[in-house]
Amino acid sequence: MKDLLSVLKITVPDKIYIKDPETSDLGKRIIENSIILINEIGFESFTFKKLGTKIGSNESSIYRYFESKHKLLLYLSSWYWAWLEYQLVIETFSISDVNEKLDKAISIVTRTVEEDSTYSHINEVLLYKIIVNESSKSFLTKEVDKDNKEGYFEIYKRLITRIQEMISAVNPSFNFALSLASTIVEGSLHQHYLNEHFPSLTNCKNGETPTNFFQQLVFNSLHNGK
Amino acid sequence: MKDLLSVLKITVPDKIYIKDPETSDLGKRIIENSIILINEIGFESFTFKKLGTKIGSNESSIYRYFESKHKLLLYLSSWYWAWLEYQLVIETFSISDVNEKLDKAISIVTRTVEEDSTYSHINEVLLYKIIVNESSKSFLTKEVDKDNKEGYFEIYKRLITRIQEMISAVNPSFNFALSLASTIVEGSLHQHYLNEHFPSLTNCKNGETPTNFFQQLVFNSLHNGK
DNA sequence: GCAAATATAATAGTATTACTATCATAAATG
DNA sequence: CATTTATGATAGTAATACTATTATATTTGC
Repeated sequence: MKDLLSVLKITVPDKIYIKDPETSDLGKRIIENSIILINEIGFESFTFKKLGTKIGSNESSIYRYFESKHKLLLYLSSWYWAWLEYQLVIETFSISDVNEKLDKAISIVTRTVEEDSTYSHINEVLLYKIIVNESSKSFLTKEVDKDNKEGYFEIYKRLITRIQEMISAVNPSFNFALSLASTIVEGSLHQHYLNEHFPSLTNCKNGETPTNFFQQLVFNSLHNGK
Repeated sequence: MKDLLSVLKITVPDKIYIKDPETSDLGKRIIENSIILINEIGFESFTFKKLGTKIGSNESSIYRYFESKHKLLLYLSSWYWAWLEYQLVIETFSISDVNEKLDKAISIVTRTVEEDSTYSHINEVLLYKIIVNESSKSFLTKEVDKDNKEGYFEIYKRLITRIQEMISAVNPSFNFALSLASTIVEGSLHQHYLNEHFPSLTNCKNGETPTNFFQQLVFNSLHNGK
């Protein structure tokens, strides 16, 4: 799987950037170090000026890649969801049993990212932390409908749809497959967040994980009366 | 219930504000109109200067009530959760059957706020919209652990705990009561958000509500095998 | 190998933000 | 009616989130 990723390229909607950061050394340094810097100081305090200083480049050069830090966050989010979708597809592809397939899917989308692939300039462990802490800010804005029309959330939506299809395959008469899929994805990020900052609000600690929680929740729900 | 609310006062942690906005006319206008303005332009674009203009007062006067707009958001969030907790307690108090009690609790915390009480300067319908669209920003910050230590999320945590207790009363051996409680509360906000901005990611539309979804999810989960 | 195109860097400038500080005035209270 | 307290007006600051312009490298196409 990892080998495959080093050959394939994660693709994000190209309207998100002005110039594709994958096409240059500076672009890659922008992505690599923005992930590090956002983790360090948080998205609110993050600026292109600070990033420029960190990578020994100029603010104005970064603006040639992304028109705003919001677009950069959209880029990072899309990249993460594309990376996750890739894993979902590869790891569930050959599973024919629908229950087993969904079980695996839940484990993929709810697991903590703890290993950096080292095949690219992107540190997935740090990126995952940004997704947990900051990704809601990519859509909780007044411009969300405009951004959505521009297609900036396509990959995320496709991921949710894939999970919904797997849910419906297990129980075609379950009438909340989409809501359940979106709850698994956002809910697991939230449980990871709670584990870190509000441990009194989650059972996902001491060996219990969001994966256990959502697998139990989903299968009890789908294999039950109504 | 409404009558009771007009006598009781919703209390938020007093370290959130510099001066209690409930104690003056200006304070009430700050709260009333901040809710309106944040809805209009979003929390990112909202400033004390704009609010001052709107209420015919001065930026510097508003700073005498709240040290930052973040504190104001914490105030509004706490107020909402206190208001919701109040309803939860009142409306479930006299229900002795644990299943019925939990069922009612879920319906209270997941329902859309559609009616303004008109008993105060706070428009609950608009405030609810802020909670759906902006409340995550009250904790998704680098200062969350500090804010948490200061007690700014006490009411929210108490609400989750109350729901957790009701879940455990239905099924004491269920090992994810806290995670389920936090998933119901945040998850229902998210489903309301999706309904408005990403209808392709939720089944909560055309008569189906987050209430139906979570009631089904919870009871299937609690009345099942494991 | 050189001209032209392209990418990056440097600098400056702007309106706005998120405040703090100071002083003046109005309203409430004892 | 004197004094405290609340509010308003004005000014100032460092930083933000950009845009614009010009200069200098670097790459590429012929």
